[in-house]
Amino acid sequence: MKNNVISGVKCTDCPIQHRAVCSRCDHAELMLLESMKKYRSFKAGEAIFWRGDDLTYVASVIEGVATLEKTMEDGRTQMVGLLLPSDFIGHPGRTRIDFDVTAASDVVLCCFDRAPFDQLLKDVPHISQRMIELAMDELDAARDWMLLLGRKTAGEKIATFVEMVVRRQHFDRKDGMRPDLVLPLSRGDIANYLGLTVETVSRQIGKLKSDGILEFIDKRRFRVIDLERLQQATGDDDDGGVIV
Amino acid sequence: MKNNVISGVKCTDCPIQHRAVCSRCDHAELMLLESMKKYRSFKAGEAIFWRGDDLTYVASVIEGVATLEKTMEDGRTQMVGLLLPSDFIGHPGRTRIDFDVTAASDVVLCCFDRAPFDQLLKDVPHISQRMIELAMDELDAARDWMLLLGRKTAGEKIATFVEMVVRRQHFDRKDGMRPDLVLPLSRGDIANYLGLTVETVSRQIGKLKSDGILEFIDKRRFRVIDLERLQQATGDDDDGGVIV
DNA sequence: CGCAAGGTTGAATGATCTCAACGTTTGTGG
DNA sequence: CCACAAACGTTGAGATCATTCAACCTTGCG
Repeated sequence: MKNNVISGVKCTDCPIQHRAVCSRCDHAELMLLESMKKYRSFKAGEAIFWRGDDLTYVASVIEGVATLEKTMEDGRTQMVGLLLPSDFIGHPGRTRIDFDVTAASDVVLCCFDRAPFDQLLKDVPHISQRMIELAMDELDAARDWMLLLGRKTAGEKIATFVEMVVRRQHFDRKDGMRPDLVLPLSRGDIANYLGLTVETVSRQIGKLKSDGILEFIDKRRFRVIDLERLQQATGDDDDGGVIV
Repeated sequence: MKNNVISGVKCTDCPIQHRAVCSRCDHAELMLLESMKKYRSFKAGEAIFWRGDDLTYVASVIEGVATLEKTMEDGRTQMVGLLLPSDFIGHPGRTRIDFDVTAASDVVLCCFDRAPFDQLLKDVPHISQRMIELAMDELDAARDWMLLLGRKTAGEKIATFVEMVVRRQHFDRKDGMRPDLVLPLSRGDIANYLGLTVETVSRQIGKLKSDGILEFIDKRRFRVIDLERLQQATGDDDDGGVIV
């Protein structure tokens, strides 16, 4: 059954409560949201929205990874957004979008019909405030991404991507453990993310391996052997000002 | 006198009233803004904010062109924002930014101190609503820009940039006249915008000239000879669905 | 088993960059 | 008003990095 729709899930149990668009809401507001929301599930590879579709709903990512992709007439594509749990899908005040939204892994979304959600943005300051913050965060990410696309070498792009994966997966763990990490995207999707070809992605990942910076269990699962050299390879000035 | 500060300007005479962050405001709200705002002027080339600076105020561009630029340790730079009149400078909810803001031409800003402005975002829904729209517009622009940086050829990048200049300047005229157009940026800034070098920009502009698509009066002023071929050269599917 | 999809590797090509020289415009002070 | 410097822009030749095209390997699945 495709696009399984579920309603009645409790907001108080929600794993993304503290970061999503609803994170500033009080109990009464959460009750309201709870009555409006519907969960939808997508299998890896399924389309969530097609470019030009009517945006009938907006959503928060609960679980999984979704991508935003732009396509040119001749088929060239560029990923322009990578949505992880707590990220927001949709475009308040607009009914269409100009990119495809796809489930890169199995995905669960918390959805709101668009028109009522636009009304919420007007009526509930806690939601519009948080919406502004989320939009600003995404703008910041987009700007880092532009620097990467415009000025970084293939090697720096790959290192930047891997370092981001390391940071986000490490961040999510509270137990201090360092389990094997997982690339959330296929080689093709990584190429798409970084403005490269699959072949170049493959070669550059190979280089991180042969340089002794990463170690791979299989195509997706890996460990970081030398975090410092990985960070150096990104070309960023990460630890600017950090005194150890 | 640098950073000339003026206050007491009337909002009702404001040329960007209908597009800026205040565009939804009613009369009473505009009166409030009028009492809070200060105009600041910057000469071409002057810094508006340095990366890492305390963001003491936010602002709308009244006149001129400002750029946002990211810089890497080794000096590589990438423009990540181009602000024209009515665009917003600042980062609600954050006190620092990670890029330089520079006046690319002489610029006039309508400024609000940051803390009181953050309060306005909480208290005045007309402002927070418009802020969301502006942020979403900028996200859309950022995504088009990512496609350009990641996948377009040098020739397509230049054509896309010129076509945007044509569209925005034409859009501003109501009299239907087609005066000479002006590149709002130097070759260096264009290179920075497009993720290219100055040399490549120069060669590709030369190509548009020798292909008979553009005609130059001087380095900055030009006319479009063949708009259709210019649009084709962008690689975009602009006129998708337009039936003439 | 055999095929399809995803991933790797190699060799050749080509677009863009780099470096260097030269031309042009702008603004400044004599 | 001219001379000059500095900033900006153009052009050429060669180097380089990523792409392209092609072959091959690996994995998962009917």
